[in-house]
Amino acid sequence: MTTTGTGTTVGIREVAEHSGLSVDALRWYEREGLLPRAPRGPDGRRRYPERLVGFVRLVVALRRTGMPVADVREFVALTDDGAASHGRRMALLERQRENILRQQAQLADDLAAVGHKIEHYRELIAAGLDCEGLPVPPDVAAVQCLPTLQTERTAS
Amino acid sequence: MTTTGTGTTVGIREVAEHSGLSVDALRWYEREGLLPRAPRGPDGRRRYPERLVGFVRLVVALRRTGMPVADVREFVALTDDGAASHGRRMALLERQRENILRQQAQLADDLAAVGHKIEHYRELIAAGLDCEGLPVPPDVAAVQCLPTLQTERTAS
DNA sequence: GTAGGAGCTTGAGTGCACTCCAGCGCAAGG
DNA sequence: CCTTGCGCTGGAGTGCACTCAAGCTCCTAC
Repeated sequence: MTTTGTGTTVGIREVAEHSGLSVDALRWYEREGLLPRAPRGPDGRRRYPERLVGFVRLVVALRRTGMPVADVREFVALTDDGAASHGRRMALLERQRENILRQQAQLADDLAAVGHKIEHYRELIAAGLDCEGLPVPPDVAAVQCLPTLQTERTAS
Repeated sequence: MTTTGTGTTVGIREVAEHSGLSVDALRWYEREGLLPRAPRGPDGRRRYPERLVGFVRLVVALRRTGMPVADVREFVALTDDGAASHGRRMALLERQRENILRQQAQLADDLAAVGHKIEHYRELIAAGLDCEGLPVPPDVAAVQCLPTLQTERTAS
């Protein structure tokens, strides 16, 4: 992090660490228009002002929630139009917000499905039954809870 | 759907429709060991018994929540060991459950980030300001809320 | 002054998870 | 008998989103 005349800026490495993107990915995002061109220092290196770092965070949130690269590109392109595109940018974000809500619902469903299955196994083990409802022989039951048996299947 | 001697079975198409996977994907899953081999009818076609359809649903939930193909394969391989692997299967599912919980937290964060940005735009528009806090000229403001301006940039 | 380290650009390569296709079989309908 | 439709297998192809590599420039520190 460096503070010079125009304000506080950070280098690409720091942005990478804070955003969860790799350095390569950050450069690739910029090339592909998923991020505006970062201003360069006198040595030609990217210096990210705070504004841009915040923007990176937003873009990461959008990508992580499944917005396709093309849509992010569109969103970024709109920032070139300044205030005139605020409405359209907001619309894009609102669409994505709907997506996220859908994902949340889906995730909750999937969590429930997995949870039920876990519960199912727990009951079977507790009751000493196999999947067909037949009793499990004691030697098998003894082995039932051992983790990671190293998938070594009767090595000679 | 067909009901014959051993119970109710469905064809691959129906399974695809109910699971959200494509027919091709279902076949690919089976080939790759993400699903147990489906029993075939007398004509050599896959007939999915109810048990298997339920299993497909579980696998879809696992994949959709980001479990890598390799882990699903492992999970499916464990089913070959019958009741003896119940504990290990449960452990895999529990690990995935933790993942899902993390994703839910992440998703909530991302939703908040997007939501805040939307709110930010809403405020700017309402106040008639641009991103720098300067007032927006009326001609720009008039255009601010038009959706999808067809990205036609001063076509001659 | 030179060795090391970070970053730059451009372009090629990679991994995952399917998707598509050719060439075939089978069964029903006309 | 022939077509239509669905499904089968094995293998090749695809799309997305990076990731990696080569060859370069800077700066810093010894």
